[in-house]
Amino acid sequence: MTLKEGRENFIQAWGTLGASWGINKAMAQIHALLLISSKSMSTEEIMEELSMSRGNTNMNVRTLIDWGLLYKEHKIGDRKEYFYAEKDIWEVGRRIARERRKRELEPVLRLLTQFKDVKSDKSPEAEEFKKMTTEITRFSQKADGMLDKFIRSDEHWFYSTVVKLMK
Amino acid sequence: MTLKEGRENFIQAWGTLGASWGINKAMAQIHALLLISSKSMSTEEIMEELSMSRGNTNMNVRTLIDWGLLYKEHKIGDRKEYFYAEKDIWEVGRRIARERRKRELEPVLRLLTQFKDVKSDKSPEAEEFKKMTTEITRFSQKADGMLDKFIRSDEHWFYSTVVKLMK
DNA sequence: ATTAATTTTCAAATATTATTGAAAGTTCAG
DNA sequence: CTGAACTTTCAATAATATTTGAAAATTAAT
Repeated sequence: MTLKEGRENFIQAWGTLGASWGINKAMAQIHALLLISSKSMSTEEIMEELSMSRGNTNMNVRTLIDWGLLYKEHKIGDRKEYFYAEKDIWEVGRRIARERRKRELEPVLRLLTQFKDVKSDKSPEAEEFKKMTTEITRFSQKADGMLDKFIRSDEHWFYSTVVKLMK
Repeated sequence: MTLKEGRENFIQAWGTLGASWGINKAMAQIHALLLISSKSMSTEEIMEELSMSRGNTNMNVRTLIDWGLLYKEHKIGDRKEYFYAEKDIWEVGRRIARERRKRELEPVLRLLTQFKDVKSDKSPEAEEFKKMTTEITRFSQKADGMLDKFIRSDEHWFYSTVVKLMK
């Protein structure tokens, strides 16, 4: 496989995989492109490279910046904005984890607290409801705590922990 | 909040949240309904309860069975199939993790191995490509190992580990 | 201030994914 | 066997999400 093929495969595949990760294709492709780019790129260049519209490029670059996955750069004597990716893959992992936690876990926890004041009338359905919502709460809190730990961790912690766990 | 409201909120919200978890709304709602049901239910009853078509109900019940989240039951003197949910929430978590690993992590790992034989020509782009794909591989393998450990774990392991980690 | 370069917005168009419902297929009691 | 009960399939439809592109807004050099 040549470098050119490799780069194209990587960007294309990252786009597809991103979709199964709840990140849309355009966003994942822009991210992939900048991850493997050695220089920062302008909107124009990204549009060109990925055959993507200006609006789509702009919107997804903004989202990637919000997620902390891209940074802006201003070149002197040039009005255009340039973008480059966060290259520390552990940092990338943490930032994606943080966004997913926000989208996937926080709403569950918020939802579950509402059910604490549902009174059980001792019917099997009521008992089942109380039992299940309580257990899901317990589980979600543990998962949330673990994710939070990961989000706050550094690479060294992660490595040493994972190595220990996987024994 | 009454029991009835609680159940409806739970099913409705689980459907919405499921979507952000890569599980479609119908599938998540059927799962929610059976999680908080004290008895097994037929396709008819599920359709009725969730105002959902027969085809949709059937298809998603099958998928839930494939995932190991629902079981079949046959009642004597009744030709219909009845379904009930896996109620152990840790088991549910593990089974969802297993499916997500299959969909989200395995393809990444398969993809990344392809890039090992891309030759670097010492250009900055080639170096960046090699470096990034190598690091993503390392990260993904760690994440995969960790997920695998969780999938094979029991609740006790999970608890004691999480408690330790979160100190 | 003017204006050209650049970025952002957003309604319309496209593409993707989920759902329906009726027809086809299967199963099993009589 | 037969046919009624039940399950599965799948083409058509509906719902959702993404993408486009041109107009509006913003920015900064002169």
